[in-house]
Amino acid sequence: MRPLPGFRDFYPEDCARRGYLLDGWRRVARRYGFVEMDGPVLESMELYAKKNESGAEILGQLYQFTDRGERDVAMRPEMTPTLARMVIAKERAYRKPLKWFSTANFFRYERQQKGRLREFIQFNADLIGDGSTAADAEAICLVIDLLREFGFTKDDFVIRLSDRKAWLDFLGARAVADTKTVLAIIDKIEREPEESLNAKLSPHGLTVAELREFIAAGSPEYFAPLLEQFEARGLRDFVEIDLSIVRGLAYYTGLVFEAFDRGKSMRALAGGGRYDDLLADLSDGTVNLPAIGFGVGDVVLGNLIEETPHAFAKMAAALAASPSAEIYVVIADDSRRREALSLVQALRDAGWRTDFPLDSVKVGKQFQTAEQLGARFAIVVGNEWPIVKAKTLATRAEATLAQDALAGWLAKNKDCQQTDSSS
RNA sequence: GUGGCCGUAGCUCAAUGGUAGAGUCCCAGAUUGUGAUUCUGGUUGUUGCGGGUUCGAGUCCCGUCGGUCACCCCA
Repeated sequence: MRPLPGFRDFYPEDCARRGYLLDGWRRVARRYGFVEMDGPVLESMELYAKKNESGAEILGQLYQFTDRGERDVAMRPEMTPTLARMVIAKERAYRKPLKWFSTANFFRYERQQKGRLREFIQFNADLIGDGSTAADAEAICLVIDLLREFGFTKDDFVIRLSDRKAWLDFLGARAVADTKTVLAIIDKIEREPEESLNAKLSPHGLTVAELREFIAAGSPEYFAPLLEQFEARGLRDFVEIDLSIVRGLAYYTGLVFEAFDRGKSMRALAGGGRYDDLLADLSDGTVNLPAIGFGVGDVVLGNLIEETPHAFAKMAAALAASPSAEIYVVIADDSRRREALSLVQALRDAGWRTDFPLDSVKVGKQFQTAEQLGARFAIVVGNEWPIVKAKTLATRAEATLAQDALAGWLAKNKDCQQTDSSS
């Protein structure tokens, strides 16, 4: 009995890691003034079919079926269509710009490999109703801080910036008609051999050399105002201009960007861009709002954390700081179990994560359990009741005190530096 | 959807075509109120599944399922 291919079980330790990512994402997004939203996991097929041009590739990856009411439905493969539907329906109820984020699971029927599964979690953020460079910078800086939150530095990742407008102007000056096809070719410029690229480009009157030259030049005039915003925030070192990025989705209209690990050993950590026409297209012109958005996937980010020692250490420390029990009540004399239970309840009422043996167990075993649970304190309840012993497990320091003095003792000791018991 | 590599205990892995093992983990115990180390004992396998070759298959062949990597595409 295994989960389906590309799907994951989340055992407690996996849930803890997932929680670490989700908590970090939420914390940073709220720091930027974004508010959380969500939509249904199951949507009408119509929603994806409507994006006929832009979503054509993704149609082949849908988990699609007919429900018991004969409706043609699909599991969501991304958030943008749902977001667009929701914005179009209630746009007037919200002050602009909308700064919305979500952490949701998505489904794509495709063959799995490193960094790609059939069910994955993605953080999404969209800034809707503001077409300015300031909005672009806000979105990209959010990406940077989302990654910095997990301990990554400018030496670990980089955001590559590009702009489809720069390309469209370039192609326009050369009277290229089929810009969509050419952008798709540019997207592959680093992956395909030069020969086959030239063969594809020649019908459009272009050569790889020309394109490479344009990429190398970098069109600084398109990016100067944006880069100024990064300078002002002290985040300039996190971004690079790279016109070879155009991204696959057809609905992007201007700025596009992707985040990569510096080793460039993995697929993109995050990606997004400006889609100023999508809402108008989907609403037949009734809602016309510029927008910029991006997604960060949990799988690639998780891989990079695993492979980056300082990020991994940061996660391990965060997880260790949240043990399943902070206090373990050791019942040394089972005839005092009743008193121990009252103490356990009092500790729990006070907010402490508290655990204790459900059965009569040897004291040594109880201490071992306490340590394995990651508890900071053990409280020994025995025949001296109402006198108890309070012990800090990491230092093995023990105090003997009346049980009603325990709250004070815990308050005093909880802020003490915790020594690393693993060494 | 196409192709390469891989599939043995919960985990990491052994086993010239000849009786399936080790470590680890987990459980119990080692003078009945203190954690480590150590020691003892114990559980777990239709060798992914199904065929074939052979006196005999974990091992060789075919198929299938699963994993992994690449293509494609993207998070």
